[in-house]
Amino acid sequence: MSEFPFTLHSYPCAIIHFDGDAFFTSVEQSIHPYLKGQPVVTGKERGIIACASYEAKALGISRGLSLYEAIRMCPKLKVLPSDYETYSLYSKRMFDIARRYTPMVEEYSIDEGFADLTGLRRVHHASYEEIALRIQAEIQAELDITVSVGLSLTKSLAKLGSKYRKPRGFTAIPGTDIEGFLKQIPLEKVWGFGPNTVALLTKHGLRTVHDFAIRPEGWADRLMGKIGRELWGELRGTSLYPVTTEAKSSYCSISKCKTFTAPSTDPEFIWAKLVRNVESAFIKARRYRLRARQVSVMLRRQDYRQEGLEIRLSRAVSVTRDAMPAVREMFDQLIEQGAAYRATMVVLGKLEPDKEQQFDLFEDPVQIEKRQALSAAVDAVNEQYGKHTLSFAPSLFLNQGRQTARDEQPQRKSALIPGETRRQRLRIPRLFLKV
DNA sequence: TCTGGGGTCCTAGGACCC
DNA sequence: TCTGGGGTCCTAGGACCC
Repeated sequence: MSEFPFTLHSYPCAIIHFDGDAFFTSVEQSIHPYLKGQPVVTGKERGIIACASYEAKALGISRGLSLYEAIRMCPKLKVLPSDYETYSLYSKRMFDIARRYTPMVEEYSIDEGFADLTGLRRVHHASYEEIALRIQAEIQAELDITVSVGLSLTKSLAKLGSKYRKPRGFTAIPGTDIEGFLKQIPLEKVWGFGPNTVALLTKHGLRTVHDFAIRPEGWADRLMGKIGRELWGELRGTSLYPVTTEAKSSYCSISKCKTFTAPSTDPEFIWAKLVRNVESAFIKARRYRLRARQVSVMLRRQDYRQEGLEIRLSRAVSVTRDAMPAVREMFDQLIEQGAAYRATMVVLGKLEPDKEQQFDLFEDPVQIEKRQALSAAVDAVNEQYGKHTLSFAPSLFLNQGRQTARDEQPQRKSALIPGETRRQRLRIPRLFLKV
């Protein structure tokens, strides 16, 4: 067993984690003061609760609950659509306040972030605790929302701290207090320990984070590999995860998934839903100036079994229409007549910046550009009049014959689902090019 | 948690090459 | 035709996050 204390110093590093309390609903309550003190939820547009105010949580209403259920539980519930633009604005202002104290601010998600305060006590004539409390107080005073803050030596510990007391909590865990603190914390609170890891550690007789941290070095590594080794160090006060300041500007993949309210056996209906998802995914890709070289399609059955296929396109594509033949191909392979489905999903993968287009020999640049221009025009209309004002008529593709390949390239296609019995290797034609 | 939607990272194992 | 060893790249799938 390793010895304690892990470190004799209070703060060899000082990292804070700040986490907006019920962020979306708090912003709504900040903008609309009459909502203060009331049970409020967001997520009206999806029928599922995205965020519940503390007043709503007190009534047993939580994230993921269906709106129907929530209103049944609380008829006076105030239900709002999510307004991401406004939340993003508040988010930016929150991070800007943290940046008054240090440039080392990481925007981890819309409602939470890290800041590295190491070495800044003299600059601000204050202890690390005081700096953290000032940031917290300024956010509350200027934005009229509250955050919970954790201060410690590493990101993992700071995150445990911000979760320890909520809302508007502040928990500092200096090096000398780590041991005592971890003794009260169950394993599932650790950022990176999901249900599977907790089950594994429990099987080995562990109960608290302290039990984990006092294992010998190498034990966690052997059991869990890299993540185990790193978290072992982080939880003992060795900072291994740096606070990173680059803003996330791009995506590796874009996916769209939609569940139907009632499962359906109608292939045309399911196809139409899938087309809608494909459109949404490509709209997002174009907004970020990305194009996809790979497209996956998955169908989820009524019993939640899921099967999928994926296709590598012969060129990267940003125009929805260019991907439709491949999508149709996969759909036809997957759909089983008479079976009931409850959701469709599409994933655009192998994304790359949509700049100079490389045309290959047999494609017609003029046609491709025409379709790109058309696509841009459609985007502009939808931007102005609402998403999907102009969209595909799914029936258009229903009876469309497939173009045979002029120079048929093998395209890889493989099943995505474990135990997939319909794993099929297909040769599919080139992209459907006719406008 | 009887199951919504959108992401990322890690790893084992296969393909391929010398 | 069989036998080694070692490196790299890619993929599928698991696990986790908000």
